[in-house]
Amino acid sequence: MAADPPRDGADAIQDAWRHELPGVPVESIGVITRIWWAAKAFGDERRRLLAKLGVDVATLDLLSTLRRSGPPYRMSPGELADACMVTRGAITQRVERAANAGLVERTTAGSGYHARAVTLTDAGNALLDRVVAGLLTAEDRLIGHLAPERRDQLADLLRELLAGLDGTRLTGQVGD
Amino acid sequence: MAADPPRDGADAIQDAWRHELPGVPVESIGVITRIWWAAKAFGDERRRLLAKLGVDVATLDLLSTLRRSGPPYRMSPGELADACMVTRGAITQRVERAANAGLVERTTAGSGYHARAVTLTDAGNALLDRVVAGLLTAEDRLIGHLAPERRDQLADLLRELLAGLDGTRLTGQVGD
DNA sequence: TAGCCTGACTTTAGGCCTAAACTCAAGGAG
DNA sequence: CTCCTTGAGTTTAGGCCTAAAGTCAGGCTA
Repeated sequence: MAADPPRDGADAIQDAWRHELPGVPVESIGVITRIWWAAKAFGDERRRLLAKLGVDVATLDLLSTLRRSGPPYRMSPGELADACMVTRGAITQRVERAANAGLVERTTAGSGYHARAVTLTDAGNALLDRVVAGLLTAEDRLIGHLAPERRDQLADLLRELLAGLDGTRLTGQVGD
Repeated sequence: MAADPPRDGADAIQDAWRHELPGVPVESIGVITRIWWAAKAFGDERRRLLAKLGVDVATLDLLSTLRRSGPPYRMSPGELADACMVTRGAITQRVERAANAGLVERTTAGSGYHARAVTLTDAGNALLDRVVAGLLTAEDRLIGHLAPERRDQLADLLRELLAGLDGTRLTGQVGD
């Protein structure tokens, strides 16, 4: 029905390796390289937009995660690490920066050396209100050229991809 | 026809923001967040695999790009920056590291302060031969749970997404 | 041919991350 | 009650990147 789509850089890379390494499966390039490129494009765009607004992507990720957890907007560093998918060490550093900026508070809940909870402050919440709507609007425009139906197809396929990936990743972590 | 797919974390995030920020378009989350997660999963996996083989992702990207350019495996720093989609400064650093490891050579072609060309050495080529096949095989396994037909659909949608993104990004860069 | 201009590369400062070592606190074994 | 193990958080070393400032070489103008 639809004509063949015009070839792009990923097709060229796939062909190049198919030629250089006969017998090696190169089909994953069509998916993985394109996902990588798209993630980079979205990430670069988000970084530029947020830089203008005076936030960085990592801090916004931290604040958003707290906000989405609902009142009282409080999580432990470990929960944050899982939700943000970065190491605990990275969370320590993110919290340090955000706390210096007054966007979160650490509570050492009890006997006190390690933080037990990180709480969003009013300033943190205000920053989210100021920034998130604009960000989502900009990103909506960024993928606006995809027809809604195509967007849904893409979202469904990505959901399926990620669902399968989880299992693979866990196996890899355990067994390797 | 198909049953509704099971909901995942991205669906939850989308609902949370739809509730917190009524009127703001949240549909992009279904695409962008999932792409981000997938890219992170693939990237982490690739980093772990390559670490075992004694290379880093950035160096492999540099060497692969040179290799794919075909004999004599030589490109200028500017061409490399475009192809690898990183800044020129990053290329300078990548080349520095790779040159120290004997994987590439800089040629200052003529009067000599700036490098004019970066050439893959035999050692660089050998490293690629040693590593790339294994990497592609591992990544093929990583997305192996997607039926070939679904994989093709996904690749096509991503190609369409990227084709549209290019234009948007350029506009943004120029006008802003 | 002297001087500038522009484009291309490099350097520097700073940000964020991972991995691994380190520090505690709490709970169980003896 | 003491030791030890374990889990959670922090620190440190090192890697890679961007953005912006710095450095050249060659071409253009007069």
